[in-house]
Amino acid sequence: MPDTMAAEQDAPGLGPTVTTVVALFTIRDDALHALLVPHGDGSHALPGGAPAPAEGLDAAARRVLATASGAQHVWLEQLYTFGDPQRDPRRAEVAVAWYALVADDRAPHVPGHRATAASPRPADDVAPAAPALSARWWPVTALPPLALDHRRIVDYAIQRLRNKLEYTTVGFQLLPARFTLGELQRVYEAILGRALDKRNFRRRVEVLGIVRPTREMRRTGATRPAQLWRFAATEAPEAIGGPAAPASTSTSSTIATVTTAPVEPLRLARMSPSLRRGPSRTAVAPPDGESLASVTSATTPGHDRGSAA
Amino acid sequence: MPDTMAAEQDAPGLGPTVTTVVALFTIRDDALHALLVPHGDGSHALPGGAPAPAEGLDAAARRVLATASGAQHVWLEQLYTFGDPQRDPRRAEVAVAWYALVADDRAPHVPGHRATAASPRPADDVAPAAPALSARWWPVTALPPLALDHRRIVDYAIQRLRNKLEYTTVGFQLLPARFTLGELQRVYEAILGRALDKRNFRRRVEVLGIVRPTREMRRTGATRPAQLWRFAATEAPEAIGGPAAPASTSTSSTIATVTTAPVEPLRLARMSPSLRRGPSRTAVAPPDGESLASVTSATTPGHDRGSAA
DNA sequence: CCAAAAGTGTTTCGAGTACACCCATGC
DNA sequence: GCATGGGTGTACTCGAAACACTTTTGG
Repeated sequence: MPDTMAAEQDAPGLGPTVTTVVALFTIRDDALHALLVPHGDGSHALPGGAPAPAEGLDAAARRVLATASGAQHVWLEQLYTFGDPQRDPRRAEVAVAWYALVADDRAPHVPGHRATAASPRPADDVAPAAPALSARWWPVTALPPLALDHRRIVDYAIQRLRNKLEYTTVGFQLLPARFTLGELQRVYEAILGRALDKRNFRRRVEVLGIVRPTREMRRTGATRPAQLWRFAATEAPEAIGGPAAPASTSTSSTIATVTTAPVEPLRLARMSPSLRRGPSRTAVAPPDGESLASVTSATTPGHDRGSAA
Repeated sequence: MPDTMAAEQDAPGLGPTVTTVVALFTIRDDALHALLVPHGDGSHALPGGAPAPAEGLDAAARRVLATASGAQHVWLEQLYTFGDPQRDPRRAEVAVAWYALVADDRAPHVPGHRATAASPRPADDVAPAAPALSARWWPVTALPPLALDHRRIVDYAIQRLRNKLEYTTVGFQLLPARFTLGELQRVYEAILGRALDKRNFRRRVEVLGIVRPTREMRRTGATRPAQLWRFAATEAPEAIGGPAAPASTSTSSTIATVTTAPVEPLRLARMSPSLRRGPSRTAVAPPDGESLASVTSATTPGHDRGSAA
């Protein structure tokens, strides 16, 4: 048994099955929502499916998403692989979990908000082929019971998203091409779950140059019209500087990929009114909930930044 | 095909195989080393193997490590799951990659340093059962050709380790229970690949209280004896405060787990002599090499911090 | 006495954060 | 005219970073 143990032993058939599960998020009504599909009994589940033969894991994730939501341009990142033998009572299954972000306006097939059965609304918002059937947005603050370990996956995805938001520009993936600074700030607030100082937020965003003003204005209701901005990096999809990713991308680029260029990350450590106000010195309790990552030999997911040198 | 698409479709047999691959690191001679096993032709590979039936992925990783290196107390974290259909020419295989850290003195079965065939040294350093055969430490700055996509995995692991080092206390996993501040600093320098300011480093470490002095001193050669310290969190393996991890840990805790308590993370953003000295204002080029994480729809690994709420 | 690592404080600079008022619009 | 969100500047605090010399030991 303990023998030539080279890279990957030749264990013939009968290993665990591989699945792909995706937690897709969007912002609706200034709140973070996740996409769920009904699942057998009363419960719900994340969209998922087994990768087709010769299909990359990421391609599988994209396909699953496109089928369930119609979403085309999604930002997608691998989250964690769950392989606890008990996670599925029926079969041994390894779930490669991903999380994804879409601007609300880019997920065509998904019907209205939280309304459960009250709004039949058969009107197709958009046209692209094969609309999904039952996928729906659920506010992450009021999720229904989820199948298997999906609750855990969603929670972990949210936490990751929250962290990533602070040193990355992923946040922009949740917005349409043009947006107001108010909208941008509300995205951040919705995900981080705390209020941010308007002036500090705007200053930072502008100073970092990750956002460019357009000539357009948006006027909504009874308030002063707002300047429209766009994400600075969403312009030159080619000729990106910076450290290119190594060969890896799946062959079949089934779906166009939202590209973002190297920009300053945002890094809004904490920027809220009077949070954290401990004793003068060390050992102040952790500002938020998590943040500490009390490392207990990370069998529990616990990742960090990356970019692949 | 696009149908009830609930969580995990019932696709019967014949999916990709699942393997576990582990990049184990240690510090030797003030340099980062990775553990490799010979692989068929001239090349080498990361230790790996298929998870046994009903064995969790983490348990599999631990078993693989124990077999290859004899290491018992390893810090282990999942890295990324590689599922590119072409990554293995022979079969479709999904590799769940982990990375791990050991103090040099805790990996018994591994013989001397880089010396390839020059040092037979049959002396068993320690005793525990079933010594591995051919695993060896290789300095990461001079790795031999690696099989499959293992080079990529190692590179990504190093990058992750580097990032994690800056907001976490993983670094201590690479040291024995007692160490001098000089040793600690050299671990950081070896991984980050840059010099750190001695006074700043020491002050931070002490102020954060993540390290406690012992009464012992270490005297080595012709220099002033150094105070020995220990990692503050390695004391109370029970009764850990902080946000506990959710149910997840594999059933069979085959091997004891190095526990670390919630301490301040370290966070030594950058602390080297005259690096980064751009024009007065914004848009200074990124300090290091990577850091930017130019997000190209992260099909490429690109994770972030976490801890599972 | 020389080489080698251990040990020790102060100053500077900038990012992070707190904080309050006027402006443009629709009703 | 009033309610609603858009828009703007300054001062304080604290952590990050730069920087050089003395001490203890073995040979």
